[in-house]
Parts: sequence; structure tokens; C-alpha cells
Amino acid sequence: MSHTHVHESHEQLKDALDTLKQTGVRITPQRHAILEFLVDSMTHPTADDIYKALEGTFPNMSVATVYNNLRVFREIGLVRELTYGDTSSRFDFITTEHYHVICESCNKIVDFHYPGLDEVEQFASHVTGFEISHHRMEIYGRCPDCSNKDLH
Amino acid sequence: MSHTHVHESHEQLKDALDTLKQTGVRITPQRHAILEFLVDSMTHPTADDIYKALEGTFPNMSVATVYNNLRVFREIGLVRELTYGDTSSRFDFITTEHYHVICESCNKIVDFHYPGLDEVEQFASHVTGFEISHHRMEIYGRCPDCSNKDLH
DNA sequence: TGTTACTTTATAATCCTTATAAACAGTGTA
DNA sequence: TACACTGTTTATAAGGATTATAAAGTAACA
Repeated sequence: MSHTHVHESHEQLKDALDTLKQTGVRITPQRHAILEFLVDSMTHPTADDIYKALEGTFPNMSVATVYNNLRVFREIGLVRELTYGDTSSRFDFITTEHYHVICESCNKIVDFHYPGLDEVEQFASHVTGFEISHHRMEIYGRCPDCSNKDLH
Repeated sequence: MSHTHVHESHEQLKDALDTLKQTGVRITPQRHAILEFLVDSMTHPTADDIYKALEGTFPNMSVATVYNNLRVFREIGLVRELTYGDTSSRFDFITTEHYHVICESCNKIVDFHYPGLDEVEQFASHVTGFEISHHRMEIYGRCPDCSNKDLH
């Protein structure tokens, strides 16, 4: 299981680097590191999280570099930017289609897979006349840990 | 039709003011004006939109007043805060349950009604163990106007 | 080798939102 | 009415996330 995950991560990173090549985006050490961190990360990091995480490896890296490259990755479809109510955006390496459940108490974000809401898109297209491209959905609630805390 | 809408607006404003009374929130001229603007607005305004719109009536009103009261309205459930990718939040007077379609070209926001996605909430609760409270969903695409522009 | 375009860095600037403190206004009580 | 109490607005400062800018660095390629 763990071995499988490691292998998947490598594959995902390799695919991402291939995408960079195909799109003509240079693979710099910083870009490599940011992508690697995102692929391995299960935590939906903010730009600052990434910046801090790579501080050790790249003592001179600028915050702007993180932001610039996250924008590049977003534009070529490698990364999704999540804008919730809180102050800063979170970034998510795109693998398969999934949604997020967010704990309103501790802000934990958990993935869950669900068949795409195509029928909602079709309905929206029908009533509004829009050409639909995609949608986003998040579900809010309390995670098991925080629910248990309430019992004390 | 128009007459009906005017009447509905009055009812909605009245209901909102009642809610303020019940919750023990004072009805100040500024709060009245902000609520009235939100009820009449079909445009999902930003805090700054509201500030500018009421500048004529309240030349001395502070931006902080707008933000403070939008927070109050949100906390008592009169208003919903929409956080999309763009820089500033938009605010939406809550009437009945509806979702939003957003034009990626001109940023227009159109409402559409759709039965709540309860089954998705239940599924998410089942697989993650969360106690679900609510969800959000937005659909993105191109509005008819912008689609037509492409044809030229 | 030299030129060109891209990238990173460092820093400043911008913009949205919140915090703070003083002035103001309503409400209730003696 | 006078007075204290609490909530509200105002004005301004501060905070924090993100973007813009210019200089320095680096890869690609003729």
C-alpha cells in the first residue's frame, strides 16, 4: 500500500514534468521542488506553506517565485486553486476528479470522490444559456475529531 | 410582474428588519440602507460596491461600517458571503436556496434554482464521518453575450 | 560566443479586510 | 432630567495576501 503510493507519486510527478515539457515551461529546480511538494502533500497547502517547506532546500527562494509558479501550474492545468472564505488560497495537485469536505472547526480538508455533477451542469446550461466549462463544490461540517471533542 | 417584484422586495426588507429586531441588533440608518441595497441589488455586490453606492446618502460613512454590518448580517443568516477566486468577496441577500453560474469572461453572476444536493451531503458524511452542515457549489462557463461575441 | 527569452530574486506597492480608539447615539434607571 | 451603560459609527492605522517591478541570473540556441 505504502509502496504503491510512493510509486503513484513518482508517476504523478513524472506526468507533471512531462506536461511542463510539452507546454514549453522550463523545469527549474524550484519548479521541480514545488511540484514534488504538492504531489506528496496531503494537506492542501497555502503558498506560504510551500514557501516555508522549501526554505531549507532553497534559502534564497522568493515568495514571488512560489506565487508565479503556482499560477503557471494553474494555467496549464496541473494545479487547482481553492478559494474558501479564509484569508489565503490553497493549492491542490490535480489527480482524479474529487471534492472536498471542510471541517468548520479545525479547517481540516478531506477529499472524497463522487461522480461529477453533470446533470446539474446541463440543467444550469439549459436555464441560463451559458456554455458550461466546469463547476466547484465544497461540503462543510465537523470532522469526527472535533465532533468527539464536543462530547467532553 | 414589476409590481410583484417591488412588493416582494418590500416584504424581504421587512422580514430582514424583523430578524434584526428579534436578534437584538439595532436598526441604524446605515444598516437599513445596506440591507435595502442588498435586497434590491441583482448584482452580488462587493463591500466596496455597497460603499460607493451609499456614498451619496451617507457622505461620512466609513468602509469599516460596511464590513462590520455585512459580518453582522452574515452571522444572523441574512446574507451570504461568496468567495470566488477574484480578489474581493461578494455578498448575496439570502432568499430561497439557489446556486450561481459565473461567466469566466465577464464575471457576470446568474442565479439558478436547483433542488439541494442532499444525497451528495449524505454520501460525503458516510465516507468521511463528518457531521455535514451545508455545502456550496458554483458553475463556471460563458454567458450568452460573451459566447456571441466570439462569433465575430 | 553571443544574443535572446525566460526565470528568479529582492523589494516595493497594491488592495482587501480587520483592529483600534475616540466620538456619537440610543436605552434604561434613579 | 441627569447619568451611566452599551452598542454603533467614524477615522485611521495596521495587517496580511498577492502582484508588480527591476535587476541579476540562467538556460537555449543560432
